Amino acid sequence: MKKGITRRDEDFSRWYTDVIAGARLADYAPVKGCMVIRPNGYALWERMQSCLDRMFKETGHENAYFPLLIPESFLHKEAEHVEGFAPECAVVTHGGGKQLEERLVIRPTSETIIWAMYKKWIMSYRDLPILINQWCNVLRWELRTRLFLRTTEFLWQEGHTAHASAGEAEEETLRILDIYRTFAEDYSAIPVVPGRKSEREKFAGAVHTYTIEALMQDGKALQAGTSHFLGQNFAKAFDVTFQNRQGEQELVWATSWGMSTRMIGALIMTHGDDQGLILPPRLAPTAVVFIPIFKGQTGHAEVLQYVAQLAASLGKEIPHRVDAREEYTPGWKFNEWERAGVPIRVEVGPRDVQRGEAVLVRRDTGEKITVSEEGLKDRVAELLDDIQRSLYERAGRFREEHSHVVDDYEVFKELIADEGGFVRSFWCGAGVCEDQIKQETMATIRCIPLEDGGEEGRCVRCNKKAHGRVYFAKAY
RNA sequence: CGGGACGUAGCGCAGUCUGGCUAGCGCACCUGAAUGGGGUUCAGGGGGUCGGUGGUUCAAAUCCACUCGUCCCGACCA
Repeated sequence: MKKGITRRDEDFSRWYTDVIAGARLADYAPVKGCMVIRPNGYALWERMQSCLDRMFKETGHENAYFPLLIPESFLHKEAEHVEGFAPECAVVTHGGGKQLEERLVIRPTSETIIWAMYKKWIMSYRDLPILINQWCNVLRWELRTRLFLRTTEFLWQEGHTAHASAGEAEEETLRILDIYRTFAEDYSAIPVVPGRKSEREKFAGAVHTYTIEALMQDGKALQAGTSHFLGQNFAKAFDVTFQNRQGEQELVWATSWGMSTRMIGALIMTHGDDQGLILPPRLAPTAVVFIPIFKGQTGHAEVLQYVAQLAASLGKEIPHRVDAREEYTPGWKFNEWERAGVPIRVEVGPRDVQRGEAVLVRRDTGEKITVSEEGLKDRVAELLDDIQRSLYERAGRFREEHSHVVDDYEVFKELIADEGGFVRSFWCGAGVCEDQIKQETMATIRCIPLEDGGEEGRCVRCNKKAHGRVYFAKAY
């Protein structure tokens, strides 16, 4: 009966790519590691964009656009940054048929070019803060790629802010982290752990990095968004100073933060089931699809007209569409829209026309609900809320069931090796321990949670004194 | 970049070991008809430089060499 999508318990990786193909979100491009984001995938990205964009603007940020090409020398100005990014940069060596005098890097991220510009724009404390975001593509030459999760080129937003004090910049970093958390939990219905990255895992060039970490259905963690406190690193590298109220020159404080199309991967792996994609209603480009059902030619027009009437009654706030294609049978369409993750399907046949009803079907549970024409809009709105909430709760339960508090290293190793998930253990804070744990178990520190409970204990590996538990997991 | 697998129609594969008729199957696609509340059925049809190059041979999808590419598993990463 079911074809096309590999079951999750059979092969999770294949399931993931099958879901993407089945929902027509993306396809492989001719260049290795690159993908084409197809209309269904792009519509989803646009929903994410508009939602995040609104939140950025509500907190005072403005959009701008910086160029794709960066002089190679810029990248070399910040030591840690270049070390982190140089290996994965694509470099343009020729233009106009000639070798370039200075090679140009295709941006892997835009800190360097942005700070080169900020130097020109910042003179005094009156020029601060600068709160700029840009929506763009970036390129990172990854060895191992996967659709949405890690592609050579990807779309994202990157925010870059400049501040007069460390405190203000730090505050900004956390404000954005909270926007990411809100976006993940309230819109994407993905529960996340907000926290700080370890020294080893932080962004190259940051003083420290905050992250939101989600748990996927295969027990692996996914970093879903990061917000960096850059200190004065880039101000130093690009010599960006401002005159303060006292007339003294000071280095500017910086933040940067980003969320990418990887979030689509997170959505797929958090909510999807063996039938395919499941979209949270608040992000679904189409929240409701109407499928007219015909019985021969008689009553054809009546069904169509009734469906149009029902669809119109939903109004503009609920994105919906009518699939009146004649060439496909209802069952075929049910399946197609299911794979595409549309939260609610409305089946409308001659029987419903007669009774003044419609049949609603929830994507998340498959439950069928008969409603009257008058009650449709309210019921749909209510159902969408309910689906949104129940997806979040379901994901939350999964995370709880796959999170373990562990103090014994043998248990730690077994858990990571067998069922995966989050393992919450004490860690002494030493990079050596972190590295060894990674080598021995493949697990990394996903984050040091913002809410650590203040517990005192002993490092799960070296037994030295440790403060607060951290989250370990195998990760994407 | 290391280990493994694989390139035959849009997709998934058989055929390759043991060279030999017109290169085949499923899905998808096209035409027609009947269907239509969970992937509808029947009939007919189109589509291939067998990844590429070179070699062996009367004869190559099949054997040999080289080459390009993809996927999976590891080290690196949003």
